[in-house]
Amino acid sequence: MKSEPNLKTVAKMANVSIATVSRAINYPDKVDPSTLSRINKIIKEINYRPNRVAQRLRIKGGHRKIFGLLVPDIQNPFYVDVIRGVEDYAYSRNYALLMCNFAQSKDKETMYLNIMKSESVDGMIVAPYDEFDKEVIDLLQKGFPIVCVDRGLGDYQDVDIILVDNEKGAYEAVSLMIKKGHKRIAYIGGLPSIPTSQQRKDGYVKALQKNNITIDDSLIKFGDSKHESGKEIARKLLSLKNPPTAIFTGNNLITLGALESIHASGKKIPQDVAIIGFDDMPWSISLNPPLTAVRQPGYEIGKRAADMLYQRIMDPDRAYSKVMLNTILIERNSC
Amino acid sequence: MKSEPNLKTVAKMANVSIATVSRAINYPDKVDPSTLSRINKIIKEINYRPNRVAQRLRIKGGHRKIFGLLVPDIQNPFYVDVIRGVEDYAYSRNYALLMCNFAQSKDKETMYLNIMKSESVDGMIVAPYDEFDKEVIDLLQKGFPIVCVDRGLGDYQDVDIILVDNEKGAYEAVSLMIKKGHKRIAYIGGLPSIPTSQQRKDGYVKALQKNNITIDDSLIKFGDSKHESGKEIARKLLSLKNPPTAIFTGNNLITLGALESIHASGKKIPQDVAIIGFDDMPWSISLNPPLTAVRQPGYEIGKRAADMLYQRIMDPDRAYSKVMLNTILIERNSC
DNA sequence: GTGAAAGCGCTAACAG
DNA sequence: CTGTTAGCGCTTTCAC
Repeated sequence: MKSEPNLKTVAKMANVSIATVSRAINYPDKVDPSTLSRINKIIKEINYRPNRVAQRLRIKGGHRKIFGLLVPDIQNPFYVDVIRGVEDYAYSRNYALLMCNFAQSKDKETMYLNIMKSESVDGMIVAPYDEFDKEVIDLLQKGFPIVCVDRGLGDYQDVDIILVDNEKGAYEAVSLMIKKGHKRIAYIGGLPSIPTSQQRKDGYVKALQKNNITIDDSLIKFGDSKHESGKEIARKLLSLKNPPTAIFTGNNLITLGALESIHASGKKIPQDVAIIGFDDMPWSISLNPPLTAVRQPGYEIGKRAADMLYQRIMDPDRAYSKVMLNTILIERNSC
Repeated sequence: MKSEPNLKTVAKMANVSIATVSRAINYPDKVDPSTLSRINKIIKEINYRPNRVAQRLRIKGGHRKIFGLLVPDIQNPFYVDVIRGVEDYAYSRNYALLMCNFAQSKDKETMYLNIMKSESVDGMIVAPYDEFDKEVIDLLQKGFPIVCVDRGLGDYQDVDIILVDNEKGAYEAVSLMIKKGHKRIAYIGGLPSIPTSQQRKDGYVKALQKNNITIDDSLIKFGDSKHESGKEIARKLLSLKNPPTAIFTGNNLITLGALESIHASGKKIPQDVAIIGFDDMPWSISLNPPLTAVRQPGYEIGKRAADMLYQRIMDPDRAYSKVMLNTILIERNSC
């Protein structure tokens, strides 16, 4: 690979100093028009592009007005809502937003954490991989501005965080099912390693216990937060000799998968089997029948997280805040 | 945020030179064990991490192994598919992916183009704002590796590009409607400034002309690619004194909006009004009734675009390629 | 085994 | 307007 031309190359060819070339690029109006055009011609001719690594090394300090955002799954509309919230806030403050999807992979998360840091974002919003996310905690301890959303950091308290009351949301949903007369209620959660999967299960269990319904472990399943696993698990559940009469699905994509299996089984919703999904979706109302769902205020979460991040960047010493938002149970016709 | 510790910080604390610290990190066996352990302890203590920017500058090395991706609308599942395709490819090549959503805003696009460039991604994949996207063309002319997806660059030919045959896809969809007996067919497109909105309209017009159906301009509408505008336009269309018997919607979100209005109007699909959407969606099959849709191979587009980009980065002088993929008309029950 | 010093390519004072 | 120069944080000879 041919060696890249640099400032010196251009400077030599144009018979000027490297400083002038640098200026021609960064402050065109600060150089003589004729020099400028000569330099520009050469730049185009040899296809010179400034080495951005060097630029970055040189320009240090001060805010770059860029937020970073790390989401676990971009296919999940909930996170898309969060993204939009962050975007809108960022834009209103004149910040740009760089985002990465780590697709529920710890390795990718670590990789992106590093990249974002070294790409020198001013701070970032992240939905940590799990409660023991060492990399995130490390960054936090170093004083890097981070706001956690959707997932906490276990016992580690020195962090701004915003999440929803998953347990309560699940509790309300399952309580509704019980109220409608269901006793055999299944739960299909996302990845078991994800805190929210567990919290929603806890809510499910509590609702059952509160109503003196025996917990049947064969009705509690975890998938991998993907469409396929929801479909597969629901299929198995429905073909049990004593199948559930209601299914509470722990995330968006799983809901969709479960729906597909229910349709394929020929069972009618909600007569034969009821379903409530955790996470409402834009198209829930257009489903057949319209889906009863637990809505998380994703957009608001994003917006507030971005605001927290902004505040932290502006004042690194402020007290940490922890916000918990409530979900809303939206009753339609699937339960 | 406290300033990052650097080699000097560690060196001072360990009472050695920065060279030794550097060696301790890169060639541990080349330093005295006792010095090594002392240095390591300090590194851990103050949580020192080498500055990657500086490392990169020093280590003559070309690529950073980061792709950039600029999408116009992250709420549109089509782009999410594209993103996934790019991600998968990138990861398979050990590249990271930084993405930005410019939300159909020219200003944001320009901003992100600049940031990505200055964040020194090795190259980027972008769905340009429109066919006259000066910023993208500029970058291209400067030799920056860029692959365009979904939208072309007008007459500018020196670019790798991959898109779908929108006109043909629309033509097929509208032809199906005509075959089913519809004569009053409406088209609701996205932002008129977006090339695909026009191409889909062209396909719609051609199908009508081919079948000797008079074009009725009052049935051709453009929105802003958002859910709300689809809803609003469909509502107006349906309340016409001579309403359309079929609606062809030009993008995902508009389809959803139109669906909502159709449901609200009490009309039955497909008896009272048929609908075909451009862009299939993961949940199309779960809609009421299942939606007939024109599917764009988003994931494949993303994958191939990423491959094109990779090839271009590896060999900047290779010939430009232009790929056009076909859509697939998926017949379900809404038409 | 360790330190001093030379840059990597660039920007930003500071002089002229 | 333009050139000189001092680093940004790091790796790597080359001495000692």
